[in-house]
Amino acid sequence: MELRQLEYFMVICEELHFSRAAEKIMVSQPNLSQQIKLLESELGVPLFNRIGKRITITEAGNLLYEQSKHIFSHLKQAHESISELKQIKGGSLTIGILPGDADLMFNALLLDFHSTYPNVSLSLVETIKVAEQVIEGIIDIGVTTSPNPDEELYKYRFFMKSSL
Amino acid sequence: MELRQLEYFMVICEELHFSRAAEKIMVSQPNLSQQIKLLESELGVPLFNRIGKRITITEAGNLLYEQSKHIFSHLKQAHESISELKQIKGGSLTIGILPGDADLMFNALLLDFHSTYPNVSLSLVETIKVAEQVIEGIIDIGVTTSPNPDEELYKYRFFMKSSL
DNA sequence: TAAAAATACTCCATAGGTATTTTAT
DNA sequence: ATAAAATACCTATGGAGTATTTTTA
Repeated sequence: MELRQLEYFMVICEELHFSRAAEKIMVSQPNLSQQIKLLESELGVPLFNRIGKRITITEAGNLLYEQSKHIFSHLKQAHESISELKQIKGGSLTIGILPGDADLMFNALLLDFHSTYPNVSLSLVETIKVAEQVIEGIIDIGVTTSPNPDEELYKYRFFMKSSL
Repeated sequence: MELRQLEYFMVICEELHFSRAAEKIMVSQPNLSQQIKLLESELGVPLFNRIGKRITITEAGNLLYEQSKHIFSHLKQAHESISELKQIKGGSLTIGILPGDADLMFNALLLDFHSTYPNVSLSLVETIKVAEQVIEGIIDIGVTTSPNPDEELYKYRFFMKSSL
């Protein structure tokens, strides 16, 4: 059984009309018919009585409809409480980075982070004293290249205070 | 979001171990990882903290876990009440059919019907007076070939009393 | 170095679409 | 004659597997 099938099923329960339901959920009518058929054969019971053009819900259909309503309300609850949680998560983060390197790689990351945690206010500062400023607490996270000459390539290094 | 994903998610919550969970639900570990990743990106929030090998549930994960338990209990409830309904549906049905034609096409149909409605007791009688016995009420449903000579082929005909 | 999760890729099952047929007003 | 559901068939997305890499205890 699939959530999608239950979703389709519920709309048909409300419309009592396959074509209208299909239109409402922006899906083709044959697809609806097929998904309901799959659901019915999985449960081993018809969910609708097809009396010519008229459609009525069977006893089994009613039982499923009741539980489906509960299921989707719990799903909604999960979504809501999680996005509430995301809103709450806030604070601020100051990131220090060497001049010049900034935009190249970080914009995408920061935008992504921001969409997940919109309540975290981000500031990006360019500085040459990355490591020092981390230690002094001026910035929360520092990104710089490795000054170590025996590495074959310059590598990015991340610094942050252990309290984070 | 898919029920399957929630199912996987719940097992991981209980095992706190991807590989063990994968083994338990007979699915490959990479598949589990991927499905959880999809779920996380759909919700825009991590569900587990991966601290090296250790795995812990995030706050968001807990919220989802609670709702998931409800969801699956409603699903179970639906299944149970429907199969209870199937058991209740009972009665008896006597089917009359021309001698010889019986086994060929009907066994499969009857077995299928019986698995859906095990409480309906079925009897199959072979008789040459199909239509008459339907009218007399000796049998509930009659199946015979058409005696009509101007049809290009002999066709099956079904008779039943209108009270059924 | 051993054990676990993540990544890369490949494949196939099936959800979903279009076209058509069947059936009942 | 029309409107609605079912059926047939095809395509393409994504779920699931194997092999591999990365990571940390």
